Amino acid sequence: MTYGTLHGPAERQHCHKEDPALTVLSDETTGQSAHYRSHEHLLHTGDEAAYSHLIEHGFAVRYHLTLDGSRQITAIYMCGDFIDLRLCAHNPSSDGLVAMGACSTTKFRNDTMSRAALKSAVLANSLCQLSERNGAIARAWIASLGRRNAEQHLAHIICELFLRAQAAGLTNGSQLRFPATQAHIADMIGLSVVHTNRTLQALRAAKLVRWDRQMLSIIDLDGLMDLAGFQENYLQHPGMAVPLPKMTHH
Amino acid sequence: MTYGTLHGPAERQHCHKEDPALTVLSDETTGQSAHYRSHEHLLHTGDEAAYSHLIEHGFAVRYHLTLDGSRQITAIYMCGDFIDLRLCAHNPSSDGLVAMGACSTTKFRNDTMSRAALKSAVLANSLCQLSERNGAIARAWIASLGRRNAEQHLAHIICELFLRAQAAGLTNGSQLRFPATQAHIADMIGLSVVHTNRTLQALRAAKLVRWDRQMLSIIDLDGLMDLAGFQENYLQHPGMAVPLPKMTHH
DNA sequence: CGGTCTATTGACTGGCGTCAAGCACCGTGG
DNA sequence: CCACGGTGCTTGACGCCAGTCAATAGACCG
Repeated sequence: MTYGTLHGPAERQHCHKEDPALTVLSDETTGQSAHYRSHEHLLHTGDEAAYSHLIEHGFAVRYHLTLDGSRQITAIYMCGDFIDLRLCAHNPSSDGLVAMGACSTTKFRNDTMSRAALKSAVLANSLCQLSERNGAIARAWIASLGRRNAEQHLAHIICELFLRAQAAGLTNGSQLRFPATQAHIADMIGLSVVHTNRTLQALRAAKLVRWDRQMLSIIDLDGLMDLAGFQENYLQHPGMAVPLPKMTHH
Repeated sequence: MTYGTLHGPAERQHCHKEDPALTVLSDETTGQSAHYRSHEHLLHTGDEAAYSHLIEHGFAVRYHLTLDGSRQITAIYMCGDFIDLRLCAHNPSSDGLVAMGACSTTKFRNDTMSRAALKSAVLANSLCQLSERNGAIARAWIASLGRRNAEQHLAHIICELFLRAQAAGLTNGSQLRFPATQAHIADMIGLSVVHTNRTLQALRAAKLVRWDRQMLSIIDLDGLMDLAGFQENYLQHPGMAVPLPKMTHH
C-alpha cells in the first residue's frame, strides 16, 4: 500500500518529465508539455475539453461557479495527478480548471487518449484507479463540507493536502510551498474569506500549523488529524506500475 | 449524448438481470445476484470490500461517519450504477454502503473484476467512464454543499436524482418512488432533520415538488432547476456499449 | 395498546456571513 | 522620492441561516 500517483511509488522524490514511470505506451499517443501562469486557465467554464492533463509541476484547481457568482473549488490537483477530461470532450464543461501559482502539465489530446486506453487495458485500468481515488477524495470533501465545522474542516483539508504532497515528493520536512491565498482556501472549504481568516488564526493559536506567505508548515500533524477526525486510508491505493503514453516536449 | 448507465441508452425502460447489455465478457468472471433489505449493509465501515456492485433494483447509499457520530451521505446509487470497490479490496473502507429501501445488486468479486478489466480494455474503459461520471456527481454535491443555501441545495439534489432516475427508467411521468426518510435527506444535504423538514415545506409551499410517504412528485421541474441553478450537462456522458462480465443467478 | 420511527412545530442559541474599515505589501509612474 | 492603486490579510459590529432542544402527533407494528 502506498500513496500513489501516476508517477508511481518509486519516483516520489520529485516530479519532472523524465520520470521513468512515463513509459512509452503507444507510438501514436504523445503528450505535449504545457505551461500556465498563475490564474491562467487550463479549461474555461463552458468550453469543451480537448486535452486531459497530467500535472508535472505546481497546482491546478477545479472550480464551479454558481449563478450568484460565488465560487466553489471542487478539487486540487498536484504533481502526479491526472485530470481525465474525456467526458467533457463533446460537452461544455460545467467546471473551470485554473492554475494556482505557476503550473505545468503534460497534456494529451482526448481522442488519442481514448484510442490509447481502448488499446491498452493496463492504461485503462490505471486511469480507472486514478479516477476512483479522485472520487474518494471528493467524497471526503463532501463529508467535511456536510458534517465538520470550520476548524475541523480546515484541519482536514490541510492533512489531506500535506499527505498528498508528501507522497508526491513536494514537501520539505514539515514544510510545503502551497501558493493559495485565503480566498482560495475559503473557496475550498465553502466559507467566507473573513471566517476562513479567523479559522486559520485559531489553528495557528492552537499551535497546529503555520502558514506564512505561501509556505505551509505543519507543527503538529497528530493534533491536526485528531481535530479533523482524519482517517488516511482513503488516500491509499495499491501501488501500480502505470504506463502512460509517451510524451513529446512542446 | 445520453444519460447513460451500465445498462446503456437502449434499455432504459427497466432494470433487470436479463438486460442484453450485460454481455458475456469472460467466462471466468461471473456476478452473483444479491438482495438486501432496507438498512442492510452492502459494506460496513472499516471492512475490506470483497465485491463491487451493479445496482439492479432499488437504491444504495454510501456514507461516512464522523467521530462525533454524525453521518454524511456521500453518494446515492440507483439502478444501473456501478460501485467499483476494488480500491477498498485490501484496505479498510472509510465509508459504509447500505441499502435504502429494498435493494438488489449483481456483485462481482473484486479480484475477478480486476482480472477481467485487465483483459478487456473495453470493460476497463467503461468502468473508467462510470467512475468519472460518479466523480462529476460528487463534485456537483461539493458545489451545493459549499455554495448553495438549504433550499437551493435541496432543489438541486432533487433535480439530479429525478433526472438520473428518469434516465434509468425508474420514473412514472413526474413521479418517482424514492424510499428516503427526512433523516436520509438531511444526511445527504448536510443539514439537521429539523431544518430539512422546514426546507422541504418551503419547496412544497412554492409548488415545486410533492413528497408524500415515499413518492416524490415533481410539480415544476423548471422552477426547481431555476431555484437550484441546475446545469444538467454534468450528468450527460457519451453513450456506450458496455460489456459486463456475465452473471450467474445466486 | 404500548413502543418505536417519522414528521412537524416552537423557542432559543450559535456559527458563520456580511458590511465596513484599517493595514501591510508591492509595483507603477509622476 | 513619494503618491497611488491593487491585492491580500486582519479586525470589529451586527444580522441571519441553520442547529439544538423540546414537545406533540401520526403511522406502523408486534
